[in-house]
Amino acid sequence: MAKVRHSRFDCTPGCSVEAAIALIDGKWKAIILFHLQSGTMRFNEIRRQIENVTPRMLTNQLRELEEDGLITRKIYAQVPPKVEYSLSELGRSMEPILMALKVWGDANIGLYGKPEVRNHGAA
Amino acid sequence: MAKVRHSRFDCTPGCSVEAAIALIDGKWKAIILFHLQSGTMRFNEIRRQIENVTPRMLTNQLRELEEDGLITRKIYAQVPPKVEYSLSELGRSMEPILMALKVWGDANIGLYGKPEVRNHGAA
DNA sequence: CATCACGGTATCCTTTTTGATACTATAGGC
DNA sequence: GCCTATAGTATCAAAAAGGATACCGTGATG
Repeated sequence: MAKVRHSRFDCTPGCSVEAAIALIDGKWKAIILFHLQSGTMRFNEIRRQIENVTPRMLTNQLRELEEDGLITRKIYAQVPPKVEYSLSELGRSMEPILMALKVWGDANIGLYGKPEVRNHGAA
Repeated sequence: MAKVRHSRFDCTPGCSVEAAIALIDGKWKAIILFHLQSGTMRFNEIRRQIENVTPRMLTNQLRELEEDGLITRKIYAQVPPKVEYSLSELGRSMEPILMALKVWGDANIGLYGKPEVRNHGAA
């Protein structure tokens, strides 16, 4: 993630794959991006959508996404504060990824987590 | 990852997205899957492809992928040992995701890591 | 008998990541 | 003057994840 987690950008083939996940890697990033696909959202609005994300983590993830250029933060000089988050051009370009993830998830997660194919004994 | 990292399978919309990344989240998982797309590979073969992955981590990631049903491990009763890893049906079904990641990565990572759009000052 | 290859393990330690909780500023409303 | 809402911060602590290093069994080879 914005840090160093996946940092092999020195690229054996497959590197670009890593580079890409590096950006959506973080406990809440992908969902944040996913939700922002439906439009601009305010901080607490996102918070309510995701629920059980602490403000600390939400801020943290949003800032990293912003640093990575995937989202845009628009601050209104008001009180109480108003801050809007939206996907940047680059963020919007990740749609295929988010879609692929969603499609796969919808198709393979049996609503209980973990993909289906677990009929081979191991817990 | 095979653990608990992304565990919100109780699903607000977007959950399936999380569920999906949960499986490829892990420092080496996506690249492993990516490499396995070109066919069966032995342990040290993968190790050589990825390089600078320690055997500990490689084993670890492979086991988690196996637990999640994405890859298959075939052990030959020989000495020296021979173990082959390959994508399972489920693993193969992730191709669109890996592809989307790769395409995006190839298009947006300027070979130095980090997507392009960083002309706004921050390092 | 010593060495090599293969596919790992075992241990220990550091770094990252996440969580819990409490707290802040400020304008407007009552 | 007090309370409310928004968008955060600050601090501390716990838990994961990852890295470094050394070691294992064994059959074939020299």
